[in-house]
Amino acid sequence: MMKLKDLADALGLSPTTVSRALNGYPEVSEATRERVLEAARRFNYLPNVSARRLATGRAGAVGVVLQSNRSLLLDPHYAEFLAGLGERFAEEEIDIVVSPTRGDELSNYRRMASGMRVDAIILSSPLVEDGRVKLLSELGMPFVLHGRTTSPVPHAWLDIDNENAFRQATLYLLDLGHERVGLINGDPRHTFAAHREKGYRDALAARGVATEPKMIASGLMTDEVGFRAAERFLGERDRPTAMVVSSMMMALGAFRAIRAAGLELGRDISMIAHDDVFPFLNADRMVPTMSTTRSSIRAAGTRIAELAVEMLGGRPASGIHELWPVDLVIRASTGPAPLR
Amino acid sequence: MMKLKDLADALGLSPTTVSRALNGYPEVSEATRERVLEAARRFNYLPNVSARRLATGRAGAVGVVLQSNRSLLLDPHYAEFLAGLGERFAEEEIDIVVSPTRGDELSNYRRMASGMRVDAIILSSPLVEDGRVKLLSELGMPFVLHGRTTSPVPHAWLDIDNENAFRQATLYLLDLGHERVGLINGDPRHTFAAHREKGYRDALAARGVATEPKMIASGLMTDEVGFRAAERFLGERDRPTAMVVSSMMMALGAFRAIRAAGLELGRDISMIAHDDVFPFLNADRMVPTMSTTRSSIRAAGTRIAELAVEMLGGRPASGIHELWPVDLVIRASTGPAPLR
DNA sequence: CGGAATCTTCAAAGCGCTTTGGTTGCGACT
DNA sequence: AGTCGCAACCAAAGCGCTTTGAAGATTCCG
Repeated sequence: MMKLKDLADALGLSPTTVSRALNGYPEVSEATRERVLEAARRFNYLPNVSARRLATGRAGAVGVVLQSNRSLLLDPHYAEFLAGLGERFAEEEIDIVVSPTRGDELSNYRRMASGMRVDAIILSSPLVEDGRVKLLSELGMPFVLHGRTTSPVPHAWLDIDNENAFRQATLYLLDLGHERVGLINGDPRHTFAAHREKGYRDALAARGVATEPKMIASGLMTDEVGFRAAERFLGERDRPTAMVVSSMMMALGAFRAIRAAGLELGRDISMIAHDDVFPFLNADRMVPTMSTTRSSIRAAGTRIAELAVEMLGGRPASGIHELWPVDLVIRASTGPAPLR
Repeated sequence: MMKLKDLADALGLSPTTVSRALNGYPEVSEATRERVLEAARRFNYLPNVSARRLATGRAGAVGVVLQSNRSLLLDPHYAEFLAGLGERFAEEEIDIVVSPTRGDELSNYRRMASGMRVDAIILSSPLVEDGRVKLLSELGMPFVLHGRTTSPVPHAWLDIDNENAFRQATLYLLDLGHERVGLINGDPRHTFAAHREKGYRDALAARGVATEPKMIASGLMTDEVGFRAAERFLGERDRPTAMVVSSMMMALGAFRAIRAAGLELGRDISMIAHDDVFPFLNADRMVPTMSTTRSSIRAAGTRIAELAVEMLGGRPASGIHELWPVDLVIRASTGPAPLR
């Protein structure tokens, strides 16, 4: 395995110059730089990352914790988010280190923060009350939060406007004449779910409709939970004629329940689902096509990586707050309320 | 941030002794070791991983590549597999580095192999013809394959017996009297899918039933693909009365199609699905409960991590081959063929 | 033409750990 | 008393890179 010194020897240059040439420093002539780059390519030289990391004092990696209990983090949403992160971090030669855990995730964060294992951490799916922000602040570990949480500590975050998305979706349904609208949501301890519920409630209130607890269901964002929730809704005496749903997975389950009940989506019952934009699940190609509140979770990942890079470059975390608007895309799963 | 030398100074010992004490070498007295460990705890000392990696010449990490095109790799199957890996690697203080990519994944492998970025690589979802094995062998990078592929190069692998699993499942259905059995499979370029198809075909042949191309569907292992495949099957004039399905996701979609067609699973039509055992999708809790070929993908991950650790310890890859049997678990989604 | 200014290049000192090749001290053995 | 073996510890040399401080080599100007 070729090392910097070997390359320098082969070129008749000092390691210093070779290092600078490779890293794009200005104090090296263009001719020399070309020569060095060419030789590096020819000898297939690649710097030893451990050595570089030790010398620069940077880990060259960011961490994420995979909580296998909270299965939200193991699902396609998270995989897609990761892919987004990777897209940007790869350009920066930054590795993504995943630390899977069951149980006490805080110790995973502690471990990552220690020993210069990573330069920053990306937090996902925060709870309304989330101990991780406090912990990481105390540890002095830079981090970016995907979502929001109640914490007095200033910190970097990027979130989508879940509250407004669900307010708009619910208002849209109400304004189509639906009087009973159900909500199938994620676990309300998660901030995003709490925000969505708030948007939903606000919309009902704005149109003078009372919220009923039995019109709200929540759980893991899976097909199965969606199925059971919709099944329950449809079994009610005064069943809803429309529903807003927190994920496409749940929507698939709900759709199943709707067909099982012999109803037709978009005519007998309307549905708007939140679409995180998966490559393998396209709202436009469903039958009927699905009305959605849409926001690419992958794009959020890419942007969060960018923000992390900026933080490592010195941008203060306290100024990093992005709230992304969410599109309401009307397709064929929504229609006027059926006549009584 | 405290370093080894600081700790040594505080103890009045040399860095050598402290290092040996912490790493469990015998040439240090028990009394001293205790003192060192206690002090390390008290000062909250944790070794700098980059320095250790540089000194030992080991990366302290294994790599995986996330192929976002092949969406198989982004789905819950993979997340669950990763969780399994992490369980074992964490004990070994080995990080998992994920390298997401779209497009040319080979360059990702090359990059990981270079510059001592990782000590080993874990390969998943091999194709029947898979260039990665050859590449990694040439690069001299240790790797463990989850699955199998046709390659003359000796290499470490762990696989489940997909062929036998699907043979047994198909035979079971045939012996229940089903004369037309469909197969909803993953992409047959993947080895696991090819093996499953072979098992399926063998079973039909063993009972003297002809295989018909229109009884076989394949694609991404998603709900949607499962739905469409089943829908197509059920639209055939001589529709199947049973099917074997390559994943629980697909089974959910197929189930949807079955209900949509007004049929009852377990009575009008039978189904056996392959279950990789997800925490959030329990075959026992479905309605009706699902007959499955079952093998925990998470357990496979854990074992593969173990094998990787052994390889890093010197065990030759050529001797590492594990073929795991798969359980056939009969539940309520299978029943005798309906009368004509 | 001499010295300042500007480019280029380099030697050497780290980064924080592991590991080699010792040394020291002490009881045991002859 | 002299040698040996062993336990316990240490100094110093790396690991492969970056970076500081300086020194040649060129160019530029009066």
